[in-house]
Amino acid sequence: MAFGAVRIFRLLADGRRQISAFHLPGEVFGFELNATHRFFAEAICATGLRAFRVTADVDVSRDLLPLALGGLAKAQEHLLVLGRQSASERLAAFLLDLAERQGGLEQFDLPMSRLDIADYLGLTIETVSRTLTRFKTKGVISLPSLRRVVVRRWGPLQEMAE
Amino acid sequence: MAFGAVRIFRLLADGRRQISAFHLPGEVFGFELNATHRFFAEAICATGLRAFRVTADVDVSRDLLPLALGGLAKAQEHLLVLGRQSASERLAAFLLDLAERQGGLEQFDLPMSRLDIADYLGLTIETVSRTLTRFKTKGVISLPSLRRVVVRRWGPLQEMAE
DNA sequence: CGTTGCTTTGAGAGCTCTCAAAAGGCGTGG
DNA sequence: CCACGCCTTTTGAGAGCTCTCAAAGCAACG
Repeated sequence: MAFGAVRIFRLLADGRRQISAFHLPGEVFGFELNATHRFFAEAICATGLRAFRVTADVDVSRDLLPLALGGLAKAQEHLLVLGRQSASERLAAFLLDLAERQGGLEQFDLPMSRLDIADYLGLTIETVSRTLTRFKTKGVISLPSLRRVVVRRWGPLQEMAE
Repeated sequence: MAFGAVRIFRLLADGRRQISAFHLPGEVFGFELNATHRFFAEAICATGLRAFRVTADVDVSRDLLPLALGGLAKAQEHLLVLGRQSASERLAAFLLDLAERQGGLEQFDLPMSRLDIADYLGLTIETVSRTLTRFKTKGVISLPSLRRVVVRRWGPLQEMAE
């Protein structure tokens, strides 16, 4: 991806949504897509993509398999988060992940809405909002704008994420 | 796998466990294993395995990639369960999955303990037990023994699983 | 400056968890 | 064959965390 952000998600019949992954600029993806089961990919905001075709130029074992295995590892990591961590732990892990993927700086973008975050972390939008407010109150982060995060203290964040 | 059952799981520092997959007889697996992050595979009971080596005989794009992608699809399916479904929905989906993988008969084995089920579904052992009891009380299933399930009424089970 | 949609905050309910004890299964040994 | 002990499972009671419903606050936009 060149710029923007993409979400990969599934829906239940009643509309409940689970986002299984976000993809940021510089990342290659597409394996998550499975035609058979209400899987979707959507751009979150203005986004530029490059598509690749599987041709003789693509070495499956060298290029595609590592990508698929990486996606599998991330999905399993996320299973641990959804199955066994509290709201604070989920948010902390999420912020650390985003920070790392954007270069590890103390300030970074939050390209997705609160609802997207909630649907990624298996929470409600209200719980996401309340938890971010608690982080802010504790001085762990600050939010210069709705879509921008500054990490004030990495230690507590890393401890919470386990 | 020839017989038995295997669980794939991850641990948090404080001992919380998340099982990401069970593997039953007849299934090929191994891609879940990732050396870098406290990943484990364990036999649940007496189990027979066959190991394959990646040699010239194995066509990566024909054999390995579909397997990895299948694992990814299952993991993402499971993310939806852990992120967005209630205890009853999780148990119902779990029982239906087990039934299907054992031939779709109305009677099938439960090769894993209640604790394993809980750690797979992101619940506690007590909640798993209570939910199974409720299914039994409603006449949806019966449990001739601890490790054996009979589905009495498929309809309610499928509705609960969505 | 009003409208519209997203986010935050508040109050209370509900589902699952925690802690605890009873019940049930299963193998060992008498 | 029965008694005992250990481990798993079930059941009970209460607490806690997250959810639901509701309203207020904010920001972007015409």
